[in-house]
Amino acid sequence: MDRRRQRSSGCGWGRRNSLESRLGFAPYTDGERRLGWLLSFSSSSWEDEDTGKIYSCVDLYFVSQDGSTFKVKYKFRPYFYAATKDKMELEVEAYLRRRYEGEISDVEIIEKEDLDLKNHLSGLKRKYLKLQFDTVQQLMRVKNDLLHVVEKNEEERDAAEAFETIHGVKRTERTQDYINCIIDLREYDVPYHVRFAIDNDVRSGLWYDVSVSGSDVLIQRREDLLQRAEVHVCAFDIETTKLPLKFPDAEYDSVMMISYMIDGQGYLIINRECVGEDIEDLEYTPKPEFEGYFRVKNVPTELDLLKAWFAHMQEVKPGIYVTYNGDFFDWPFLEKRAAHHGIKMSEEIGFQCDNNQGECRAKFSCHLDCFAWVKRDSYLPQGSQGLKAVTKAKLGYNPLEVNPEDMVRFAMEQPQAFKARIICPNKHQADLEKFYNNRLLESETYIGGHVECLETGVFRSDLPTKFQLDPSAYEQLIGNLDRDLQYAIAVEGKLDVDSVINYDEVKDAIKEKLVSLRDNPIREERPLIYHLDVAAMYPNIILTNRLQPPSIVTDVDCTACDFNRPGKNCLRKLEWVWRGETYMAKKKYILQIIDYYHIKRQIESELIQSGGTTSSKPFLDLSKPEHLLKLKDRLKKYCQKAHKRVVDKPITEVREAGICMRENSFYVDTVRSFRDRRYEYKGLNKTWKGKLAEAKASGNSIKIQEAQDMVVLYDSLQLAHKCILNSFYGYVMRKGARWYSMEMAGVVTYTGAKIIQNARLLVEKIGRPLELDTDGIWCVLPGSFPENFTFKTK
DNA sequence: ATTGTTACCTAC
DNA sequence: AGAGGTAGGTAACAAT
Repeated sequence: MDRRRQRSSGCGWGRRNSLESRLGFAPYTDGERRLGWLLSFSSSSWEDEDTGKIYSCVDLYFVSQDGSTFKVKYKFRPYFYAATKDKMELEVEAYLRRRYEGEISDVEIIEKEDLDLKNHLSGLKRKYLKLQFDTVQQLMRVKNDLLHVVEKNEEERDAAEAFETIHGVKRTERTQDYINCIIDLREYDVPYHVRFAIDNDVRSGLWYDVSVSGSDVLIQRREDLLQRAEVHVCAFDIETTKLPLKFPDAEYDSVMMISYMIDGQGYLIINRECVGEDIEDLEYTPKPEFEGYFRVKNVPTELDLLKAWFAHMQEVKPGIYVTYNGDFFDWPFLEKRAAHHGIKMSEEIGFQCDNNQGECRAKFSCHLDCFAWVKRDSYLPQGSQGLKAVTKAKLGYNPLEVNPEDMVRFAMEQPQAFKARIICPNKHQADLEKFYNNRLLESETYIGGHVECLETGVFRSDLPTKFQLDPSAYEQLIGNLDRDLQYAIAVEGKLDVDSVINYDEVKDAIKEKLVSLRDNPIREERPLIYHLDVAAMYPNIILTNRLQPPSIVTDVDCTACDFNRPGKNCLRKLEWVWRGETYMAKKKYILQIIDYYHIKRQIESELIQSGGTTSSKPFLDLSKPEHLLKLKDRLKKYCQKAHKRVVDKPITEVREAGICMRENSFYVDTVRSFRDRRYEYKGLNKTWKGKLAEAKASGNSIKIQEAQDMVVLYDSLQLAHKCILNSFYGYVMRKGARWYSMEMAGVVTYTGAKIIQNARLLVEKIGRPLELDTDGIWCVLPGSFPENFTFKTK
């Protein structure tokens, strides 16, 4: 809800403020403490009336308990960090203050835990300069300037190092300028409003006590209030005209009708230019729980329709707008049609389409495009993401749909790390010029999930199936029976083993079946079809092995560490499988002329055409990533010609990763808390399912509705946590991840592959595995395998 | 006729 | 600017 970036303020100021006031967000500048539910926030600016100076701030949009709304401007200085050469902090600070006089408002020297620092486990901290600014624009200017400086300094250090390697002596250093002492920038790319939210621990959708005195704003979280504020929610959908077999085009098509529902009351505005006659109020109640009474308004033209809708929105002031694919269709269409009639939608209701982002947003109101949710979190297959299929799957009714071709005729859309005081690494950048066996790597990755198809055919629980069982495996099951039953009771059932009164009875019944299977291993009978799966496999692998990107260490890290002593047990070595594909061309040929470097030198002397055919510029003027892109293009052509093939067959290689067991565990701690919270939500979901059953039995419709809502809420929360939980694994290989590690991802999947293959070894002996995929096995077990038993307790 | 590449979609 | 990952199937098409 708060995903928006800085918007340059400037000219639209007064107009926007009056619009905000008109839509209920009058600034709250003084007076009694207020209670507010934070609807949204975005970056903004304010002007000091005495000095005329502009400062960046965050506008916070609140909803009161009575439904009224207000806004406060929270002053917060944007900042980022800079690292200097050792012990040069003070000099560099003074230098920066001079160099950026009037741009930097303040510099502080602070200590942060830097996991990249060698031997940081000994307690070593790194000093950073915290550069603070009055405005985001100033931050951006200084950041861009310093990024170039850091890049240049790095190149010079590399060159000096190379000189030392070749000549064996240090190059006589030029007199050091303080500017050369700046070696790294950190956290400069954290968006301003995100920085504000992290640092002040503020989130949308929570209640706060808000007090304003003078220019200070104090906001305090009210953890006792859980229910959300009464925000008006407007769900809307437009119908438009269209040409036969064409998609509606806002250039010439028009809005035929707009239907919307505000807090359960339906409305429909009809454009009589397209609809043959006046439409009367109507009811659309597809299911009793989705009651819909629609008030219909018939207006003569499209302009009247738009005016009527905007006026209604200004009156109701919805805090949340809901659409299905509105980012792509409804909002842009409305905006264009309004513009066609000389109306700016942004000035009416604050919403503006950002074609770059493909999103439509307002500063003080949220837009939920349900299609985005359906695409990512609905678990519906791609072919069932249309509104009709989604309605059926998620809401449980079949909407009546009019063929679009008929429509017009018929009538005419973690902050844990911050608390750990750890300096964030910069975003990972792929090394584009990496070699393997003297060949340029086209791509490299790791072996992921393990899949095996073991049997084909039709397996049904009513088709007799042949089994050749392994008696020793059944003997093993019999031997472990006590252990396994006690685990089921104590760990899984959370019950006291002594409280079970029929333990021996159950045990004997199971044993009898197992013995019979052991003694008659070759048999034909109806099967039990099972999908056995490892619960939350990847997160649990991460947890049991304390896997996290900063824990992946090499000998170099260990050598520098104080804990590196003989007999140490803080290093765990785990295997993974690397896979890479290289271009066919060799880095260097000893006897032949054409090779990678040859092509590189060749292309470096050329002019590259850019944009049109007329303009061209020297290759060396392009950026580094562009260089490699062009170079790879050329290499492809060369390989195709010379080797009849661009890339060689993939190469795999078992590698070993060192995992430090002492590293600050902030990442695995976060995974654990997400896993445990998911268990909590799963438990609450189960509890409420029980309450729902009770309510249904009692027939109390209010209690049924309440329980139904809570079941949906906790199921949504557990599913959301599942999605996030899996992302802790996926994140480490994501482009631009701050905590990136191919080794870690590889270790996770390889460890998982071993687990599932081990499980298969057992299944092969007690039944027949059919298919194996990553964390689960489809199998058939003999029908006489002991299946359901009930322990009775005191 | 065979092989390689890309697009698309699903399972996990 | 921001974008979870790999495994593996089919279809269509281009290149050899």
